[in-house]
Amino acid sequence: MARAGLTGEVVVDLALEVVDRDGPDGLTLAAVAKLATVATPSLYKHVAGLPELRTLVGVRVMDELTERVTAAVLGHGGVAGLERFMRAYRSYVADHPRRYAAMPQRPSDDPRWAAASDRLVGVLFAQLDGCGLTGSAAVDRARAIRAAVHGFATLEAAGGFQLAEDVDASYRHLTELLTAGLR
Amino acid sequence: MARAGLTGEVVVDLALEVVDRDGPDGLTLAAVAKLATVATPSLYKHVAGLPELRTLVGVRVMDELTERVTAAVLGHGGVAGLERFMRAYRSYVADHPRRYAAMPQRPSDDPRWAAASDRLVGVLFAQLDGCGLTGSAAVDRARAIRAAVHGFATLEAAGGFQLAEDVDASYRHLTELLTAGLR
DNA sequence: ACTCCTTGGCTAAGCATGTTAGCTTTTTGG
DNA sequence: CCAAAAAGCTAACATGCTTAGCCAAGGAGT
Repeated sequence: MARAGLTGEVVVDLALEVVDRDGPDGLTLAAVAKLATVATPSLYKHVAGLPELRTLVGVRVMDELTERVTAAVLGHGGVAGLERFMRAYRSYVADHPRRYAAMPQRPSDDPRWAAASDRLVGVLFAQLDGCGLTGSAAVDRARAIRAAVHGFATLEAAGGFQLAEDVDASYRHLTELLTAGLR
Repeated sequence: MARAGLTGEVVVDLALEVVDRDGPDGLTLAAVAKLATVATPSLYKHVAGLPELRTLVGVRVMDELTERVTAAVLGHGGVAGLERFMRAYRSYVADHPRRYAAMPQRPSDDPRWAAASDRLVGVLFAQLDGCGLTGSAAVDRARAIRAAVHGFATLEAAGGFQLAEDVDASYRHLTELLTAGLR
């Protein structure tokens, strides 16, 4: 039997494909194996099991998101940079709602997850530093922005904003509130 | 065999007990049945299946939350009322982190869920109305507050705020940003 | 080119869960 | 007091995760 040429990376690639197609709950080893035209147990040569695969998918998504916001922010400081950060964050979720939903909500003690999270938070802190915010003021503002952006994206992807009012406008309003008092 | 005296309500009660003990992923028909000292299929006399049970749990949690914030807000209008709303929301999540995490993120087209969600949002709109906000301004502000509060609670419950800085202070800061410009 | 070892695939089997079907017993209403 | 509805049960099946152990493909060293 010719080999399938799987690696850990490829398995995560296929897992993302499954998530895009079937949603976070559709991510199952059986589905990934089918996509790889491989028997389910074969995946264990590349991944420790379903929980690990979920973690790896989460890390991948977080890194994609970090890449997107980093690109959006390069060369732009101050409030304009923060606005770009927030816009890029939401645009990633809009483009990949199921991937974003596949990110674990639970406390994962996995160091790879913590590292990926730190990378994203690092970008935000850099922008805040560029606005003259440091120390606990920066921490407070970073937490506010993270919470708001994550919450907005989650609710929007879940179809939580039912009213007719323009959601883009609401997001701009949120951005204004969160950048208040910054230069 | 003496009957167990189950009803739909009782099954949801037990499900909440399981969620508090084992987390959202631990919510399984088998676990609930064990707690009820009943065979798993017996639950189907009271609940259509696991997806329905999850929905019912979510509705119950949302209603508990609505009750909590309503009690906190009664008799308090203006910015003070909004502050109480936000404080009460976070305190519920702090008291029942696993229940809150058990609320479905996905678009559930269940009308009971939509109704429960409307009840909570209704409280928020009433408070904003008391602050003189109506129309699209109220919608924008309500979306901002919902997103921020939900995101903050989610991240905090997930252990997302690792830095040493006081999380209470960060939440007060977030509250200030979101009530800016209101009376 | 041959051998050997690592690697990546396989099948078989076990366990947990959700779900359906169909039976029995308890309760309740007339 | 009886009949019907309601609430429990066991049996059986499907799907999914996981472990164990086997076998072939492919490369490294001689």
